[in-house]
Amino acid sequence: MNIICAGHASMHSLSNIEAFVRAVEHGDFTRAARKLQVTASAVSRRIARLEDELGVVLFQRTTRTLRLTEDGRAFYERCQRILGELQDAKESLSHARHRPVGVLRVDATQVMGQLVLMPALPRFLAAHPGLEVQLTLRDHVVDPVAEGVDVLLRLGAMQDSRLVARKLGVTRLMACAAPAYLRRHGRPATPEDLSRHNCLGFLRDGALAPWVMQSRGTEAPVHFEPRGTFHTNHGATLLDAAVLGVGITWLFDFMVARHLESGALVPVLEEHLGEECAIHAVYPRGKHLPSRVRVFLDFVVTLFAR
Amino acid sequence: MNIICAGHASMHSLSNIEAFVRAVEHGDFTRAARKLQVTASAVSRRIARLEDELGVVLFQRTTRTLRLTEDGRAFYERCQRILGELQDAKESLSHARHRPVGVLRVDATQVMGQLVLMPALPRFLAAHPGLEVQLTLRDHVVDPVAEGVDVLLRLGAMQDSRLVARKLGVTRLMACAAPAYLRRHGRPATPEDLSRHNCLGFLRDGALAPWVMQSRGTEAPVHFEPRGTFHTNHGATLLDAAVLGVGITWLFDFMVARHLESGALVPVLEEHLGEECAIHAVYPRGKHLPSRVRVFLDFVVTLFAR
DNA sequence: TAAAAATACTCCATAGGTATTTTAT
DNA sequence: ATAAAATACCTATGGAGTATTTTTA
Repeated sequence: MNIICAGHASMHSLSNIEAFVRAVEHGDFTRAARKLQVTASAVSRRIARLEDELGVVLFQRTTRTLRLTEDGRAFYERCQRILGELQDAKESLSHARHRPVGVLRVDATQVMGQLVLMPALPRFLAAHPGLEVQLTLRDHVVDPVAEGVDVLLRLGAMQDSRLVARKLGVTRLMACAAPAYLRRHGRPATPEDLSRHNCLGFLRDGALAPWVMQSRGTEAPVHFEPRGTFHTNHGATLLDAAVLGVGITWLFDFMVARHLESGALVPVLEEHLGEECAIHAVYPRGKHLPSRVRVFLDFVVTLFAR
Repeated sequence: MNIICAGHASMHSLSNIEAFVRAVEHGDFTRAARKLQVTASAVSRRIARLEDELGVVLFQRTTRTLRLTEDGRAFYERCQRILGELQDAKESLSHARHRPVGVLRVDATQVMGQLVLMPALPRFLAAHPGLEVQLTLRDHVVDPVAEGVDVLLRLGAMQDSRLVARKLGVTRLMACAAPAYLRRHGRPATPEDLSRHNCLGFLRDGALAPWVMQSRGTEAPVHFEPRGTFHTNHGATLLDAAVLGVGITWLFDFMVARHLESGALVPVLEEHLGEECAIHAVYPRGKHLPSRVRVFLDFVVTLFAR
């Protein structure tokens, strides 16, 4: 029992339009048919079909002459453009079809590089045997055009008209600690309780970065200055310290995700997260995205999804 | 015995592209399928077909998630535009679909109106029972916008950005005479011979218009001042004089075409025609051509074809 | 009369549906 | 366990070819 195709008048065959355009260009159906590698009768019927699909006469025709009607003229001009654009769309893909080879230069923040990218990289390398990846991990601003870097992975926005910033996902800072630490010191219930805990801070430019904690409600964020026995400018090391039970840390969710899953860390003050922050892949704007960049973007987008 | 479809990679189904675009928009095949009034399996296969038509993977997909690849992103953006344009193209035609009704105002030169348009007009009127034609015949420049005229028929160029000039064909001036006249007076063999003939001139602004005769070769045109016993500013009357055997005339080919065919006139000095001159239909530029104008253009284009 | 478009008729490839399997959450 | 995509299988439709008719230049 077939569902009857409901009548939303979608145009189902480009071949009709193609036949029409060729017929206009050649001035007769027979030559258009030759061009299209079909018989003249096929062209005749394609155009007839198109005409009653559109409810309009496209050609004034006798068996010997073919003349566009005004409707035909109007439609032809649009169709010509449309077919051209389709052609372009296809061709731009065909450029991208060949396997990527050569050197791909990636620059990521240290935590993204070490904790997210590197663990998954073998899969990427295995999928693209022709590629060689040069990965640099730096936390400061980098100009990919000037340095010849293909892709940056960065947090937050980036304004540069020469660059494309593709958003890969969002992350937020969150407080967590090892279960062992919490067993020993108890679980803070409010941000204020943190002042009685060993809070491990991140050193940005030599200064302790405050924890800007947004409560789930609409209240203003709390600025908390972490006080504790260990601070570092190295994210992965801060994470290690947390896992070892040294204290409570304030880290990006993607850094702790696997430890939350394994139970090595547990969230603390889950109602007080940091502000949402976008993760971007940044690459030089260009007419054609190089294959190596294209496949890398497809890969990296999976790393931060969800 | 079927002709094997040669591999010119033409994209044969819009429905595939449609499915792809809907899938992108809804984020899953099932809802896209609902939108398109087909089953999910159809959408799945349309996209699969599209992918191997293009030789490219458009989605990274599992059974539960759908993610555009870079190729998919690029293709989607173009397809969206293209489908939109197709939609527009169809809609612009549907505006034009209804039967023309009301008053059509046409202004033509006297000879075109009397000798070409009027004889064919009954056919046009019969084909469009809802139309009423108001035909004015004037030879001077007319502003159709200011006067509310729908279409002008004029010879020669016309520069006005508010107007569209659609070329209907070309004409040239030619010398001809009635066979009876030539039997009595002989046949001129060169332009110079004309000075010994009764040459009927056209009075333009009270002055006799010269015959600018271009020989088929590359020689410069001959300017001949007609001398004779009858002159008029009225083309049809000049034609009548020629048919009655009064003398040799210099007239547009469309004026004499039927008389040449019937033998009432014969060409003279066929190697020395006037300059080619375009015949235009001129109408106000507008986003949508009114139906009455559209059908009139379709009609009038047949009058001057060939 | 010749050449081009339309059409009658037949056939097959394709696209779609249904039912089922696979797979990821 | 559930829901979504893929797939196997079947069917029907539509589009293509061939042959023929019609029409006009």
